[in-house]
Amino acid sequence: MTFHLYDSATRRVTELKPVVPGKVSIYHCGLTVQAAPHLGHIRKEVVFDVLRRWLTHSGYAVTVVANVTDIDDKILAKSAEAGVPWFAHAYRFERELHDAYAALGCEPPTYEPRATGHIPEMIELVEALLAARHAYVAPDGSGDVYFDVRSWPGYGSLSGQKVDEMEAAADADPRGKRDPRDFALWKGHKPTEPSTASWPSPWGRGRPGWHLECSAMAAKYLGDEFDIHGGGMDLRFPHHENELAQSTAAGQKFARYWMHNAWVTAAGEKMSKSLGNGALVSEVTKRYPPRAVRMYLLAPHYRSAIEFSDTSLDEASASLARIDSFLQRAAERFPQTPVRDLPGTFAEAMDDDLGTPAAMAQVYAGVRAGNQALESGDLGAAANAYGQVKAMLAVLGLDPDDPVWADQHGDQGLRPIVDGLVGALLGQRAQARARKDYAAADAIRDELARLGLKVEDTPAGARWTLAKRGDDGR
RNA sequence: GGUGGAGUGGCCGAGAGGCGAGGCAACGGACUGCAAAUCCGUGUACACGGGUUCAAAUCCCGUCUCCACCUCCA
Repeated sequence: MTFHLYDSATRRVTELKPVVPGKVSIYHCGLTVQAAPHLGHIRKEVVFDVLRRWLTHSGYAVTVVANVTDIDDKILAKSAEAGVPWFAHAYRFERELHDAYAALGCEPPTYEPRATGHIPEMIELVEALLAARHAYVAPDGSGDVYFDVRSWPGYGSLSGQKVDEMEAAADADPRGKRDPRDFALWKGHKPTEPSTASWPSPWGRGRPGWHLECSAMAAKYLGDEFDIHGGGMDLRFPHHENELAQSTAAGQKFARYWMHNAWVTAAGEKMSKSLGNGALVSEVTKRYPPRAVRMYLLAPHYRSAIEFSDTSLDEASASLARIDSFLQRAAERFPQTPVRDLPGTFAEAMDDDLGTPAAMAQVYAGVRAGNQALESGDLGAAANAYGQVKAMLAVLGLDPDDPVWADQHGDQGLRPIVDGLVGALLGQRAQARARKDYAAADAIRDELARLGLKVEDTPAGARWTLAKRGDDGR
């Protein structure tokens, strides 16, 4: 089976047929770096990280572009509020975004272009649209340039809407628009905005409109036609509709497939900056191990909304603990990880529109089989299960040995020291147990538990682990 | 007004005409000094009302509730 994906343009699960055989090009809209990323933002990164991992595993050479929108209305407004230059504001949150990627085990995109670094490309695109008569310079002297929605018959095709049935923004300022649904390609500079936030253009100083940025950058890095365009569900309209209109009206073929992930909700409502109900990645990862957060984001299908709650995070942590407990038992038995192929059922699940829930079920099946084999002493079967589980976790970015998690244990050097100290205590406990002084033995175990260490007795002796929730020593 | 999505067992969450995905929790059993971990076992769920069918959570009709987009939003 080959990879199939739900294309939100045709609303059907279709087979991926890349423009260039063997290669897959993906563009997904990055963030407007106006505030710290919350779980909703990072869900998209995690989803596309898994997509990239899966396609790479499937043998494709994958190129991923995710832009950074570092100039827009909100950035200007918020930076003015904070009393810092807009670019300082943008850089600050771009850095936070990168921290969030890293924290959740996402590999960085192949290219991560900033909007402000591609002004010439954007101007060229506007000129092409003006020449094709799909855009016009506002007659009000503002220096704005608008896309003429009515000049492009395909407008609305992506989101299945008709121009005449759309609700025209009632309270919006029509400015120099011919139709209220026309959108800005270029925004003329306003005297109230800092002069550094404008660039020279044939229509006077100004800055690019949001939609234009993505069209220009996608074409620059991926060409006139590429494979998958992704983003959050809420970007479908107007952002992606507008991108599609601009690029195709300028003569490009643009994206073959559109993939949109659903949002993270809080108390049933979409998490968003404007509602102020966002759980920041930086905060959640202080309270829960980042792998558990990633697990929580991958357990449901990417097109389903997921509810944020401590209960959900607790459950994800508990599920992960089950997997990790197997990995630890297996690692004690097999110092070298056996290399095994992925189970066919896992590959089928992933090929079916990135079916991570069914894929996870295969991980658990592997864990159960492995535990059974370890119980019964069937080392061949145990090695198989162990190798397969490791391979599956690698694709999902959940393998604890994945290099992406490596820099999250800055205290790794302390490990042998702690191990020695705890080992000494466990030695005392073993002696107490040997002379059946269980009160003394339990006192040692309780004391370690109080410090956040869990002690388990195995046939090979006692072993200790960090208690699962939150405190992983970071 | 237009467009799209959702309502599943105690909780989370898949599936999309016929064998009860999976996880968490709970209960019983095995193992353990006691635990923990692990294994084994235990559930007759699909918003409501009709209909189609040998068979419906899944298809059709109607109803209710919720969410999203049409303004910046992953």
